[in-house]
Amino acid sequence: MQQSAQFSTRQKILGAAEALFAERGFAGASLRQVTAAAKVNLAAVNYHFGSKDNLIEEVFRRRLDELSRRRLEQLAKLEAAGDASLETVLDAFITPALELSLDRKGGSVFMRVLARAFAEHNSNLRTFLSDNYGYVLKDFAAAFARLLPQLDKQELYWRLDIAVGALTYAMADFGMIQRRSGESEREHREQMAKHLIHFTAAGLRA
Amino acid sequence: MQQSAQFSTRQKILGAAEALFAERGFAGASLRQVTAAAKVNLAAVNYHFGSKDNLIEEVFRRRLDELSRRRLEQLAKLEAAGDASLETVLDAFITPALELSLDRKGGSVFMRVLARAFAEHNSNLRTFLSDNYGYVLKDFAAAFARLLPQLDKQELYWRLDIAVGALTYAMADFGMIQRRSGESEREHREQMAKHLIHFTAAGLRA
DNA sequence: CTAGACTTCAAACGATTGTTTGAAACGCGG
DNA sequence: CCGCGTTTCAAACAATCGTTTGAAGTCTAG
Repeated sequence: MQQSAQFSTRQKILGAAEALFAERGFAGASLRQVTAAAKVNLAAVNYHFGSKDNLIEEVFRRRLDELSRRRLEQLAKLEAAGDASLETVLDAFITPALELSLDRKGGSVFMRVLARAFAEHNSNLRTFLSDNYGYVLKDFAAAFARLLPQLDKQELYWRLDIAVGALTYAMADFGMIQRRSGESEREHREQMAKHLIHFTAAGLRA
Repeated sequence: MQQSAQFSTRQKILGAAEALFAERGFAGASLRQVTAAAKVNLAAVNYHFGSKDNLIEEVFRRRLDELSRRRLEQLAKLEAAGDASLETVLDAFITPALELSLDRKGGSVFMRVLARAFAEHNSNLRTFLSDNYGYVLKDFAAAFARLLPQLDKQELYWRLDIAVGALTYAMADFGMIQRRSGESEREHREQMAKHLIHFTAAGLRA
């Protein structure tokens, strides 16, 4: 493990792949485009990751391990404090993603990559994500179930399904709302999170 | 397949392309896969559509022309009847898509193709859709603005943006909810539409 | 029945895809 | 300094990509 300039070859590839997957999709971004953007040799991908599919999985792993940890940590914290409400639980889910988005370069495009994964409906990717990170959604679903005891299981699942869609789409910034001039990226994202929590909480308890 | 005799080469290509674009994305589905599924010659795509990009646009045109017409027709009808509410306007938007989904083969996968288009954030595709069908969203936004006069423009746009995301993802059936055994596709879709309207209306007026 | 336009076909085009190769370059403990 | 494991490199692999070609087939108007 050697740092060449500032980032290792591995990290450079992961960063470039993340950006290009967000922009052109997994099939649309070639390894030659990725390695050119990362300024590394083409063969480096197969040397460090084995295959393009493994690279894709690693792009997710790099972000989702910590994102999942932080989300569950936030959730546990407010349940320990007896502070759980629809708004605070939604906040526990959204804020870690928001902070990731505001992290140094790459964080914001990752949410777009994640939304792409949802569109890859039949792929191994869904299985990979479900197998490795499904427990996060499960824990949050359980928290919502406790907060909405009047809803039967089916009703709850419908609403959570819709909520996940709204969150995924919004966090990927797929919508038409542009950042206003004179508004920082941070302010824009925080506005979005605020509206997202408000909207989704209302939808869940409707 | 008897369809081979019933549908023109053009229609067979459009149907196969729609299904494969839904499953593998625009870059992920090759023309050879499309023409093999359609059981037509490879060169037929370029003969009838000129290029893959034109084929993609035509896949949208075939469905969106009528879908847009029906949506605006429903909207106009209930405004003429003085029946406009958040629920009825949402219904005017959703029901035509629901009927399309329940149409004979192809309709249901098209909503998934449409959601894919949202993920193609930088592509010409977004421009094509916005230029040709943006007026539909504009008209619906105006209707919602009338129904939510207490919201300022910014606030309204945030909520509509989130609502569009929820609708797009749900109609594409990207979620985890599966059709229950003993439940028909129609029943499943109608349940979804019902919950979608309820959820989104609550979020909009929250 | 024939002429001419429309459609289909197999084959090939150059470009690009993911992956593999073997040698060169590198970093570091001895 | 040497030797050895790790990493990078240019080059090439077969496969597949979107597109084009010109001939063969199909259809209909006159």
